[in-house]
Amino acid sequence: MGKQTTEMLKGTLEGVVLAILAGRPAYGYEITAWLREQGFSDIAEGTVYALLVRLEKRGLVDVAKVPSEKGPPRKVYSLNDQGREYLEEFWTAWRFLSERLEQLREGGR
Amino acid sequence: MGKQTTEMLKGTLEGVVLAILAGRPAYGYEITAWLREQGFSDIAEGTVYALLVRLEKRGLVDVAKVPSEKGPPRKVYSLNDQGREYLEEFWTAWRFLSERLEQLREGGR
DNA sequence: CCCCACTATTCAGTGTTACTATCTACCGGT
DNA sequence: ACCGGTAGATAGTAACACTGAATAGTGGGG
Repeated sequence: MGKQTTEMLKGTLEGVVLAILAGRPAYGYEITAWLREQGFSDIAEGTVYALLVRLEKRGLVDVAKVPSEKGPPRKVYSLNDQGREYLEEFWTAWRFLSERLEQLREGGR
Repeated sequence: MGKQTTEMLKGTLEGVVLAILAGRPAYGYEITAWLREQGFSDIAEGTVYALLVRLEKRGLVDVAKVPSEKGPPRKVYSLNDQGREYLEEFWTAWRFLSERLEQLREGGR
């Protein structure tokens, strides 16, 4: 996927996952699979799990252990109020950065 | 400026600086000042210098030492061909990420 | 029955990046 | 002589995504 994308994901992948969870609860494996479908081809297996653990530690998500028909139990994450608030801040920061970059792309030629 | 923006800058600040240099040659102090005007309020003094050194090491920019009337000589950086190529890749990666996030923002409600 | 494939999570170690804090250096004005 | 503004360098720290491997449960094929 390229080093550029990898570095860009720092800080944004977190927002991406929060945005997914804002739509519906999900578990790690599911999120990873979905990201890959969306074109984040090289998202490493372990990356999403580590991210989810961080989110949980910061109290932005709630967790429920759900037994699965295939394989070990799933840890289903859902966004709580604090997480929703944090997601709003993320969108604000994203909009800011996005606007500056858009300006630069236009002005640069 | 908030932790979110700080983390987002990892990977994008490099592109921002390259985009600036695509418009005109510039030196570190100038770039830092410009970024602050644009609202990147908390860009640390040393950050841009470290970034420019990295860009130089990777051969994406050319450097010219120019004496200044006030203070020590300036190191004026300009984008070379390799840098322009790298900037294009940056825009591609940015567009990709930007589209995914836009989708998520709309679909998320 | 055993191995394999698929599902699902965890973890130690690494590299990159931006921030903090501090230091050097040059000039002009008071 | 001192200080504020200009200009750059650097050592140490924290955060984050990746690598690679391990663990664990289920079901199907040989």
